[in-house]
Amino acid sequence: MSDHPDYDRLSALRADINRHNYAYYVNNESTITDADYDALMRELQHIESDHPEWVSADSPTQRVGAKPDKGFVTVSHPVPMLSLDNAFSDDDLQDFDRRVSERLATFAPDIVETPNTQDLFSDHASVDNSITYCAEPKLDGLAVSLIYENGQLVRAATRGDGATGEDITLNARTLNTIPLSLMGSGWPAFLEVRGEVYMPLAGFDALNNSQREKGEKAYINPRNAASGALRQLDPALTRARPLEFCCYAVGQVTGGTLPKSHWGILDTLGRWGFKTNPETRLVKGSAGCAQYFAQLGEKRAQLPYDIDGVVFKVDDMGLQARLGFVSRAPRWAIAQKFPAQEQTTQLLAVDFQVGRTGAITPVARLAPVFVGGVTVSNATLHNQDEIERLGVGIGDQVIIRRAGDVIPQIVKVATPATPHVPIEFPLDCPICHSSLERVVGEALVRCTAGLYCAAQRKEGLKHFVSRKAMNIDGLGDKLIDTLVDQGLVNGFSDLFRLSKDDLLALERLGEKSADNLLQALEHCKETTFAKFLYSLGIREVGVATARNVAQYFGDLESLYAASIDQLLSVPDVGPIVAEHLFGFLQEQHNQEQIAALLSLGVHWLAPVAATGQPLVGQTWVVTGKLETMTREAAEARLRDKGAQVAGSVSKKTTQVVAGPGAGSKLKKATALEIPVGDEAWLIAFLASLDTDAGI
DNA sequence: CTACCTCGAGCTCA
DNA sequence: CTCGAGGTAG
Repeated sequence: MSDHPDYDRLSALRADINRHNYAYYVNNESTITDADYDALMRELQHIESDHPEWVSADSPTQRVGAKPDKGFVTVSHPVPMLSLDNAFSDDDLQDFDRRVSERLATFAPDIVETPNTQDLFSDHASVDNSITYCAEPKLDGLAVSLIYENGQLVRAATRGDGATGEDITLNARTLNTIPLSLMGSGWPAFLEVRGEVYMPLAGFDALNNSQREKGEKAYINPRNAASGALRQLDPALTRARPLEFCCYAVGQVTGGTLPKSHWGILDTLGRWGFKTNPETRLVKGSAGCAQYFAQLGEKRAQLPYDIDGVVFKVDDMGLQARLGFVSRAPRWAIAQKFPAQEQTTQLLAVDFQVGRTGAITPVARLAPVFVGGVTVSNATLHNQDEIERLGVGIGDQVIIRRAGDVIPQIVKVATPATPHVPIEFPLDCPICHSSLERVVGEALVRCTAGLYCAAQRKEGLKHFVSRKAMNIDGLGDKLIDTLVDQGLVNGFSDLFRLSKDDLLALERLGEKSADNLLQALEHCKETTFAKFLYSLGIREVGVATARNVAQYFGDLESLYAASIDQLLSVPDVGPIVAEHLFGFLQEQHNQEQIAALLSLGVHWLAPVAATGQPLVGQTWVVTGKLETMTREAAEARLRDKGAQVAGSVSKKTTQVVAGPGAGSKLKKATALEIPVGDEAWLIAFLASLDTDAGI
């Protein structure tokens, strides 16, 4: 480090600015005038421009970086970001509390004794033995994971599907409530902080006012505005949005320890520079939870941000560990949602959609109504039984509910229209007018025309070209509609018979689009047996089943030759799936379609006999960050060699590959004495396999 | 189910 | 500028 006097000044400036930032953005206190603050910033910028070698990523001047020319990169979470179970009533909450207590009592009767914590809602805290929960508002924003290595923010990612999300580091850095380097001391070498990025209501209103002044469109709700802001490609634009980050948990932690209670952890995170929610409280038992929920519900309208419920977590981390997880959610936490918002609107009409399998679904067309943050104008009515249950008719005023779980539903009729106009379920297919059948035991009605029905053809084609199937780029819904409507495409194989002239004749489809599409069609011909099977859209055959079937039979000839019994011996294939598969393959039309596709050049490489692969029967785990390839790529290469790739380490694991940042998995591997290699080792190992194979 | 962002391409008008 | 396609989020 330099002992240059300017350097001392620079360090002092950064510390000062960070302190003022923290006070202002995290604690909502002004500790300096704007003018003085600007002066400090200018002075810092001045020193940094004189000494560019001193500029570091955690300097307050470095919040806005250059705009990346690529989109966002997917990254995996060191520990999956799980979702929470939902409670919709105090009863649900009582059940939750009972499950927690019982489970803890079963395993260790004495552990239920609660730690000595302050209690805000119960007078007899000292005598009861109910569980202590940490209660906090559930902010309505986006879940984000922040990784700090040695106190420096190194990565921010969206939640994504829980296992992998998008790298939004550059955008996250622009939030003043996200520390670039942690304050204080004592933080673990590797710390993952989780929380919510959200837009406070005041900022949202201001943003929308300025949008309107600029003649641009206003955002519909704070959550969407926050979501949009975060996935802005240019960090400067994100910077201009009033976003905040509020932490609520930690993910992976290595190289240090944290307090033994959730409350303590939040408190500690607060001291390291994070914003924590001021409404957070400790409560006891389901009664305490219910009381907190009721009180926050009353306060909700006054809060400066949107919330959609309350989260209760068992406060004691030791108890959390004992409770563990069920599938995708922790047993020690629950989210209680506020009652779903409801609105009344008019049922204008009911359309009947025909799905890929011919299923007829009634869809309610509603007078647009704003409910739960979005404008709802469609809602599914599921089936005839549902229509009868509701007793709903055209023109009725109906109550729409949009629960937190996204899908709007018609709850009931508010005011029936007079006279009642019944919803007539069609007697034949609304598209092709073939007859309908209702399978006994099913609520569904189906069009019997199969591929003779234009709607089913369209849906089948949409499935065929979709990403997980043949993955044909540039063939969207609209184009498929036109192609089928114009009679240019009927079966799958017709796609490959399209000429450039056919395409150029279509509206809004020029030279470039036509070329791109033809190229995509050519490109997709090389596929895999599994994807091909999936693409065909056989009932009940999804990605997983297709893969199993493909692996089991290896090639089309064997599959064609298979009896029902043989189909049944494929993993995860039961009598129903076997029947569908068998029926599909027997049908002459399908055989012709498959033959046509193959003759037009669709092909796949014969899988190298599984037994011939070097890693067959081995289970590998890849963890941590890799430098020269993505983790997914590494896993794919291992699978190519016949290995099973698992997400977690167990006794059965053969080999672990660990990059920097590996945590619990690495620890477990060491504990179980499973061999561990790093990336360089992996590359060398894969290379050795290839040379061996070549000899 | 709806809303948002990004991208490439086509259309329109100067 | 507008459109369609593709992706994300809850």
